[in-house]
Amino acid sequence: MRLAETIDVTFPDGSRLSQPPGRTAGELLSAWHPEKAAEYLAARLDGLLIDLARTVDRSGPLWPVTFEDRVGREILHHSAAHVVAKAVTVAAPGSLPTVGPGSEEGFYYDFDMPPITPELFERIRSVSQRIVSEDQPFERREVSREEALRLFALNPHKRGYVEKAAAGEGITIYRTGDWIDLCRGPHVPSTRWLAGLYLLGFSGVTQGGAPGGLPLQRVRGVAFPTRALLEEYRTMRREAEARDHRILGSRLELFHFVEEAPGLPFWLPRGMIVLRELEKFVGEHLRDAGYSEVRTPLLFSSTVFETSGHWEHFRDNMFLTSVDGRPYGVKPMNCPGAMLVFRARARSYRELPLRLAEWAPLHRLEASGTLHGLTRVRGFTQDDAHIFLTEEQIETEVRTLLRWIREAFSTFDLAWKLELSTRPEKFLGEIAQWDRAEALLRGVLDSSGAPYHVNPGDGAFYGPKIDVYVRDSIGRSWQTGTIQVDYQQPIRFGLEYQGADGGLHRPIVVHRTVLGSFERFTGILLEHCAGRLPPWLAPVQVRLLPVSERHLARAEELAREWRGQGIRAEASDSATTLSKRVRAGEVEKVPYLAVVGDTEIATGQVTLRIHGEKAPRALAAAEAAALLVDRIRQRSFRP
RNA sequence: GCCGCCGUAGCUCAGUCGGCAGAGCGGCUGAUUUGUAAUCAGCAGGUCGGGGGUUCAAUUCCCUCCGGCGGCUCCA
Repeated sequence: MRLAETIDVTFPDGSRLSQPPGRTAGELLSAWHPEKAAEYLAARLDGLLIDLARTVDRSGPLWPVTFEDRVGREILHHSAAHVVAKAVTVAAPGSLPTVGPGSEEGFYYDFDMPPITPELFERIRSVSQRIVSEDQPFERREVSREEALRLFALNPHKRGYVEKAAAGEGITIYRTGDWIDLCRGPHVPSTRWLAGLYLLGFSGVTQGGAPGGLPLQRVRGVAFPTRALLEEYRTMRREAEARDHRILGSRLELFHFVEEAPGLPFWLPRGMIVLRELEKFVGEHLRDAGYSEVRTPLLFSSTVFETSGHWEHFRDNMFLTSVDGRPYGVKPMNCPGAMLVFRARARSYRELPLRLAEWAPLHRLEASGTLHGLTRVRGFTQDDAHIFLTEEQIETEVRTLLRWIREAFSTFDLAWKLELSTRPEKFLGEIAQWDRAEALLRGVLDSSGAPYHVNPGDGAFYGPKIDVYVRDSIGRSWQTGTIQVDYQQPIRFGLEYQGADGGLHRPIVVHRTVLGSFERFTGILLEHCAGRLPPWLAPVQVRLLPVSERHLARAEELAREWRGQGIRAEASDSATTLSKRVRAGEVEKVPYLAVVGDTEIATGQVTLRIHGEKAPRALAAAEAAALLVDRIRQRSFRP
């Protein structure tokens, strides 16, 4: 026995501690910073995640894991999943827990059990709370395979996981009170650390997500180390609900849906103004960047989609019909039309890059359960274009696109990031070609300085792509634009151009959108700005409010005058109190309200109430108009 | 599409343990002419999502279809 041996650990700040063996990670970390002991969720010893209660049996760097860390959140959420598993087995005896992972965002646990009812869900909630308040420790134990099989004798799912575990892999279990779960860990020390546990909901899922899989019941939730953090989260959620674009859209009369056309939006007059302004915004860029526009048919014979590959790969998502007894499909994407335009006559290298924009309505038969307001619809229009070019031209083109993406999203005050998706397992074409394209995209991304991360193997089967994700103001991430390098469509459609060498060559196609679809983008934008659209997009930019009937003529005169200057201005009547009309303007989120009364008429001013500013400003009428014209032309995000 | 939940006026929601369907907001009309987030009064508006069943009687109970919501899967 070597009693004299000591353990040397190094903390993140470089300080060291030598102790005789037998101390736990928690004890050592508490010795380092006792005041922070309550924040420690787990520890990292020499890179390995361990419970705080584990004995530190060797020297090395010892770091605390807290809720501030990604992995800390994961651990906390995973521990919360255990609590819920226990709660479910208490509330619904006989339920068989299967898997319950935690992530940075939250956790879920899937159970093999009859469907959960709202009443049962409430019981699960209250049992979970009770377990948290009972401060039950998470106790780790290593067990033999045989013991594990015996412990989970009643749960075939857990037995299955034990049997699947690799031969050399140690099997560990965690005990929480009288509840035992198979788990690698680590976990927080006890359920007290889950003070901010909150169940979000329940739903049916299928095992493995497979369509015919075993039906399971999922309970989802989030957890925070304190009640205060949970309250903060719930406040954010409530705010998110108030920003729901589906509600804002109908309240502001921008768009709506009818039962007879699920997933197919109606753009109402006010919404059309927003849509047309967005189109104008993108259109100006396309003109400057050397694009030309085409419009191709909405429907094609199936033979076109056979050529493009959609018939084989996408038919289930297409609206199909028949014409003269032959199968036709409504186009789900613009690319086939663009290919046919390119192929319509002989092409020269002098035409490349040939940039063909098309903003055609597209239809995809999305599964009914996935429809969601404007962000997931069956009929939409992309700010789409196809660029026919040579491999040498890709780099410059992508660079220009990234610059435009940066400019576009900053106009909308949206934070964005990029993802590079590389060659998937199932791909068409040559590896060398893929490698070249990937290296090229990577190079452009690196030199652009734009933040991005790589999704290995997530590219389309025809080529690598860069996707644009935007984050709205409450932290949700949405895919919008995409830049896809495509080698396959030109082959399928037999596209050729005559090169400077006199020979025929095959172009490459870059598919690209920036806003993505106007529909989804509008939805995102509405949520981002909570319905307070920037002045240049607002359906009504300014409303003139006469204080009383005798000021009505002046309000109408100014409204007329300002409309002449390109401002969307209107005058209210004077049938209700000014207060009420101010309130209506606020509720309708009109960015500028201009009050006209005796004082203003005497001085030739208006009192301009600018959304977001506390004090109204008294301005000469012409000055107010100039201010609006300027903000609108600048496409300023805020009024 | 799958699992669960939901569907009452334009909107937000009461209500009916099976017996003539309600409010607020909004709309319309009238009075009021208003100084920065809701003036007062009156009126109109519903086959209680569609269809079928049980019942003397169904908005209420049952079945089914449609749509919505939350997940799953998928994606602009």
